[in-house]
Amino acid sequence: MPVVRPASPPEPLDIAARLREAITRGQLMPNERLIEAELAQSYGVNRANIRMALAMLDQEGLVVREPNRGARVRAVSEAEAVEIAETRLAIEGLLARRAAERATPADRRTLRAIEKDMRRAIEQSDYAAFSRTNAALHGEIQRIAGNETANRILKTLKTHLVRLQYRVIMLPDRSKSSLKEHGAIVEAICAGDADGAEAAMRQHLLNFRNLLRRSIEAARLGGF
Amino acid sequence: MPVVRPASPPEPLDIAARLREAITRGQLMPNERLIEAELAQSYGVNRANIRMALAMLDQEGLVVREPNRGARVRAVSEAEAVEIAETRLAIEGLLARRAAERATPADRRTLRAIEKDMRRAIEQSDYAAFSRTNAALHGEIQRIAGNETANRILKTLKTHLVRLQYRVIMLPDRSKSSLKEHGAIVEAICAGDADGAEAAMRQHLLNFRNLLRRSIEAARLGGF
DNA sequence: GTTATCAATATTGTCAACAATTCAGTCGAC
DNA sequence: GTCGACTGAATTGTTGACAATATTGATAAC
Repeated sequence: MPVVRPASPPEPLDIAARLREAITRGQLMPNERLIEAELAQSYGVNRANIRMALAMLDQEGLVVREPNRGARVRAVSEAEAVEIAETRLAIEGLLARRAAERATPADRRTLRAIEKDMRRAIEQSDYAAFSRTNAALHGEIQRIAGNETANRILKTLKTHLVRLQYRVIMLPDRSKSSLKEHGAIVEAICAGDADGAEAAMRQHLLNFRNLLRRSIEAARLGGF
Repeated sequence: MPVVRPASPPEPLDIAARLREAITRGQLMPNERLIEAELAQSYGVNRANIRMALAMLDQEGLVVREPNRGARVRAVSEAEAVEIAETRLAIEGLLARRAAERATPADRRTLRAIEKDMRRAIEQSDYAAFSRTNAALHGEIQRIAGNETANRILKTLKTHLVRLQYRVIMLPDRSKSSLKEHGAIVEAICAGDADGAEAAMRQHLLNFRNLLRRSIEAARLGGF
């Protein structure tokens, strides 16, 4: 018998994760009904599995379930999006602080390297690379901070934001000021300046929140 | 047909909530196995319900489930308890800030009234009342801040902490310094001082975290 | 035309039986 | 005695059938 399990079966693969991805990707739209039998068939699993997955996503806040009336993709209101962005700000501020306190020399080198990649991506107007390096930088800070609890929460918050984020990223010149903000964060963390790191991260995410708010305004006025 | 539903049936009553309470109350101990059939019987529901509830609590982080090996009550390590306390600090800091920005005159009166009750409880050494007013104060700040997202997260964080909290509360003279800290928070919020409110809340919860850490140390040295 | 009533359908909730897996202990070989 | 294979029990995972509830559409009454 093999010591290593036979390459985790592709079938069940955690249905909740697959549904989560479908929702964040927009394949399942807000308020769309999630019919157990349908999902069971299209994912090739039993209804009981779908049921459990929906219960988990409900707990996570991605879907809402009403007794005897089934589940829908939860629509995040505009006000709620701002709430989420603010909560994220608070948590990532903490993580930046901790990262500044804990970063090793190797960690600092990594951060600087990512920042460099980010600068190159922007110079070349490579938005995909920018997005990637952006995620890498925040991820590295999370890793350095080493607060698993906060990381888990942050992950679900980001999941909720993804559906709206594209608006902000696409704003002109956002990436350039974003680079400056990221630079300040990296600088403070590498200098071991906890207060500065938290402040810089807050400023960065505060800008994000304000842009989000404004783009929501714009969309509303634009008759979206 | 009645417009109001016929007084929600006491039977299902959301099994997840009942399990959650049993865990926080310590009726279900850390690492204890949660056997579906047993739970189904003792709660008088079907195994499918238990299964869904366990999936939700898993998502919430209160239990861990391993494939084919069932679920157990998740044991929070000491390091993790400190992590949780820090994350809580970050979020409640945000809430205090928001509360300072949003509090109406009526809100301020309410906060001051709760603080007064708290002072009386301490003067009379009524620990139960102190605990109650303590929860009321934090709850009122949450309500005023009006960030549902953060509130939800905070609630689950507190759920995790409850199992350890008693150690800190029982420390001598903790309630007196706690009263001072709460006073500073209320003062800042009522003055509309956002920075001050956040700082005061942080200081309060930082003290809590440090006491938690110390009591954990003590327990370990004491051969617990 | 609008509303109320009812049947038909779609969907969720419940349940029990069965299959698959893990776990505990026994037995035998060495 | 120790290790390993084996058997039986305990437990989780899966499945299908059925009951309960909600939704839809049609029909009738006004």
